[in-house]
Amino acid sequence: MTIIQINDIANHVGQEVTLRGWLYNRTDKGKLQFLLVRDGTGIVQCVAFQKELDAETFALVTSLTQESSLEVTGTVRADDRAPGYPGKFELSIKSLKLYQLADEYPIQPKEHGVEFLMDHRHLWVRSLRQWAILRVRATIIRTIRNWLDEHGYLLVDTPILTPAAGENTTTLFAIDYFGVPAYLAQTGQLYNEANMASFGKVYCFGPTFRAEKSKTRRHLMEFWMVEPEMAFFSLEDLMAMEEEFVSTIVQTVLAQHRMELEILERDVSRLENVRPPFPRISYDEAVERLNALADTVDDPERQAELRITWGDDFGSPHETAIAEMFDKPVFVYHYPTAAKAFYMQPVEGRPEVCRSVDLLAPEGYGEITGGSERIYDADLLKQRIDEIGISPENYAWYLDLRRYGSVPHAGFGLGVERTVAWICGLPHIRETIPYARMLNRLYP
RNA sequence: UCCUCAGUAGCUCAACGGCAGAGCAUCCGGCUGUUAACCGGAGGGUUGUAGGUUCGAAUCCUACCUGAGGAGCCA
Repeated sequence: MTIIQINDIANHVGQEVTLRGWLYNRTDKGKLQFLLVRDGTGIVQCVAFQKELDAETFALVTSLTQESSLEVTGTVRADDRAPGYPGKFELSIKSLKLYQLADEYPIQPKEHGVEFLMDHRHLWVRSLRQWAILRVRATIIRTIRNWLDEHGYLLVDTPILTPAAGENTTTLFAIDYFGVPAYLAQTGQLYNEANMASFGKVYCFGPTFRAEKSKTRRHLMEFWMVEPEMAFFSLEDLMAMEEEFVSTIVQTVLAQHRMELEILERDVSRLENVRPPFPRISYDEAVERLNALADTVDDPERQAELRITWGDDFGSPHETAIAEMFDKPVFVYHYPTAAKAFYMQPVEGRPEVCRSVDLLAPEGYGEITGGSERIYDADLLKQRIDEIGISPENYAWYLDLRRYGSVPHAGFGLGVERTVAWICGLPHIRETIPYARMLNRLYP
């Protein structure tokens, strides 16, 4: 008995093999039964003819319910009519072993509502589209780690349980740490800066938590973020690195997941030209472009959406409008200092803007990275902490970093789920993570 | 938190002031190439909750609950 995986079926034509998996769907044609069997690596059609099987086996085949777990043995043959992934191969059933006859399965191969599917997420992950998305997600994560590891970045983990370290505790999940208030990390960046001074180029990669009451297609309460932090990096170095990094992620998915992108009906032509260099515009220029665009719009509502006064941070409509001006991800740099985090380095001679850069994905997928040069002068950092009114005692260790061999440095964070949504062309971020944690959802 | 929309069979929806309906799923029967198969039959309902208007409410009104889309905030 040769047990094979469906993604390897092309190498077994003419052989008798065994597949183990689950029944994805069954088409009952009377004396002819078509079983779509999935095993995690693909989906293959298995065919049962009544006259080729003993009565008991054929009766078992006709009794199979959707998602029943089974082991099927038969001969592999090529047939262009055979559906499945990779498809065009099928198995002529000789024998069948049933592990468990599934109860009536709630998810049918047809349209369902969002709430129903999310309530059944533990089963929904078996569905074809979800299978494709989560496989792409795994490759995106693997590529992130591989690229960084191969380019001299060291993985240095940062804590998830953190003391009162955030600028704004209302966006943090508070927990009880043996009677002391603690918070789930919303970034590893401050620790990254400490680690950077030990290893030069570091990154952390893990889940982060934001208690923002955001209810949009781009937000999760728990999401995965990779945050590289590099010593002696300027903003220009950062952008050059980011465009290589992001391009590699996109091109690797294109090279390895044509099948999945086809399942997702992704227009890959929008991804193929994601290669360096990416366009770069300043915040000043972005504001000008947005207002110029607003001038050309007749609809007053749309015009108000686009209109922006210098100093305001971009809203979703602004980000989307800017991204639509380019066919690649676009860097927007030198944001107003007041709109950004306290640790960002002011531009020399123009302190009202800072050395920050966001990368906006095309097609309305929004900000996928955000980063900056960090302030490395101790006095300036202390001054900024005082200005925004956070307690300096919580940042004593962070200020220490500016006292012992401080260097110019820069870093950014990339949101994994937004990247998955963009590359897969998904309308909503909830499908990009196995078990989404959202404003009103903690189950399953 | 705000704005808009929605909640009817297990699922997806129709009925929009006058008998609660269809497709899929389930069960029974038929069919040797189906691609969410098809054909015939059967079972399946406290119309989100509470109140109100009316001879009569799934339908109109009020409040609440739940969800979706958008805004703000962000990755």
